[in-house]
Amino acid sequence: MPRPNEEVEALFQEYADLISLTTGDAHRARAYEKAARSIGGYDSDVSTLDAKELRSIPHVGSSIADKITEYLHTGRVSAVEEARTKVPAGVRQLTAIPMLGPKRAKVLYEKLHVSSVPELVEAVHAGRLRDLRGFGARSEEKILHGVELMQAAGDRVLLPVAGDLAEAIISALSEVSGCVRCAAAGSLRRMRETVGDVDILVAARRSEPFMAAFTSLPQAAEVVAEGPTKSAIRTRSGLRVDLRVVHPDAWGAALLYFTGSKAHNIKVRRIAQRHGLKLSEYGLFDAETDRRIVSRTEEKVYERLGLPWIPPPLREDRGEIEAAQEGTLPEVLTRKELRGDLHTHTDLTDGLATLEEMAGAAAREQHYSYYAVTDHAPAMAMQRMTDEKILRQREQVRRLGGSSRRTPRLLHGTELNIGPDGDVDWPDEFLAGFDLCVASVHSHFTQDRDAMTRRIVRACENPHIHVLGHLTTRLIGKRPGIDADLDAIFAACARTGTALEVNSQPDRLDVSDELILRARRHGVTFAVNSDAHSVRALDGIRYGVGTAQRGWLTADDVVNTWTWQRLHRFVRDKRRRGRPAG
DNA sequence: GCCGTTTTCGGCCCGACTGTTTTCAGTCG
Repeated sequence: MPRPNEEVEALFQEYADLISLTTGDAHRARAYEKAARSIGGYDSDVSTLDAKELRSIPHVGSSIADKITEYLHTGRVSAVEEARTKVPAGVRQLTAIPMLGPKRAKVLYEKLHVSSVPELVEAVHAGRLRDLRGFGARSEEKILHGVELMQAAGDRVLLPVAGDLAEAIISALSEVSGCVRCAAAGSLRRMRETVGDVDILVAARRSEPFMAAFTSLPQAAEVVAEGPTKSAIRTRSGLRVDLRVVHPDAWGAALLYFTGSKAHNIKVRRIAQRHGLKLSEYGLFDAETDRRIVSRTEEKVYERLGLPWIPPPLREDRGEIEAAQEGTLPEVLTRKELRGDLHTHTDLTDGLATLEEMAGAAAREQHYSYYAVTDHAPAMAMQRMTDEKILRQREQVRRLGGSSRRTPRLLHGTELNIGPDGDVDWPDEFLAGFDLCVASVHSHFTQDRDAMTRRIVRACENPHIHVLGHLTTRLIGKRPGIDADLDAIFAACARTGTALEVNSQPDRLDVSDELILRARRHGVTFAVNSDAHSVRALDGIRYGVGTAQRGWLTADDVVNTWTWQRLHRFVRDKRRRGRPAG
């Protein structure tokens, strides 16, 4: 179940969209958006707060506080319900298409009565957009391409959406009496960047109570299938959840089977065959006698096949079985091995929390021994950064860093913007004052391949840039990555000693697992960062860890698992190297 | 609708790009 904060966040975000689509009052819409974000990132559970405490949340005043109270009491907000009657849900979906904002979506709805994505596609094909003011041939093209992108992501959802849902269902099913074990399997367990459906596995002697509990979950908008060992529901948002209940003795084999991937399973089963065995979700059997040999744990099943246990993120048939047989399976990075986070924001720019709050949580909740604050630099004009502001923050960082044993060692950094020609926000002498710099692309996404490659390679060659942030700038399901010669960039990273970021934001996961695998071959080092804009988002680093695991990274590959001394050497060496001639 | 004050109403992130227009509105980060 999502936290009430997240429900309220989604509700106000929806309301903001509805305001834009109806009244067009951008400031009022913005007020709700700000409140939504602020509530979503707020530490305390809103359902535990009284009216006065609600109003102390930034960007929440009396009107919004009242709406939160109304929602917590009745499960609805009348103002939102009323707005919904004015605009079909499909119109709001139109704004998810890149280049289509509320204004143009409103025009499409009012002039052409287009109220869903399929209707829009139909209208484009029928040439009905042509006579519309503000729409031309390029718009038609862009709309169709945007829809294609959305459909390519399909009905798959981002990791936290699937993960939160799975967590809620697991916690509900674990309460059912007779539950021996309960866990998520499938692509969620493998930490794929998007999840098509959620697979839940239960070990118990009797399945009926679990099926009953499952199909009557509050999340179940529709029961797709219901049987003695297997049931499926669909949530209100259309996500499918499958439940399998197996006997506790078969837990390991079932978990292996339902975790997949299919390709991995096929290969494992073939190995079983060669051993005169037969592997199914019920266990590993003697092919002749059908006698069950092992099935209780995944470790036992793998072991009987002559393999070590293989971490789920590796199970994609990308060489992990061969590596397991040869004993060269990597010791993949774990969350515990991270000693720090090297890319985070505060409310000095677009973060939600103060430096003290972020640093405190980094120590208390994440147990980091070092922590870099890297707010945006002046080229991101919207953040209004100035030399004075960043220098004042540096003093604050210095003060705080030495204030208590409970704060991690604080690094004063910045996230620079890589301009179209590879320049960054500040000159060398100013950059030299930072402990660490991340640099990322934030605009000019459509430069041609050569220019884009030169631009980023140039950034790598900057002696003050230590981490290359979210390299491709893709947004999953929304924006494709940049076009560049990535191998040339990876080679530049390796040559110049620039760490390649694995950005943990769930809609970025940038670079992706595939790109990590490619970059590794160039001898690149990595940094797994949260890019957190709130205290809660610090924990999102686990999605980056999952991505790193899928990319076969070990702790040694990742600079922020290194000791402070080694990380410090890494930063210093990059600066010493300077700009290579030529 | 919130916020901060110039304390009760005016401003609200700013700049660039894009496709459309013929001087600019809409969208994005």
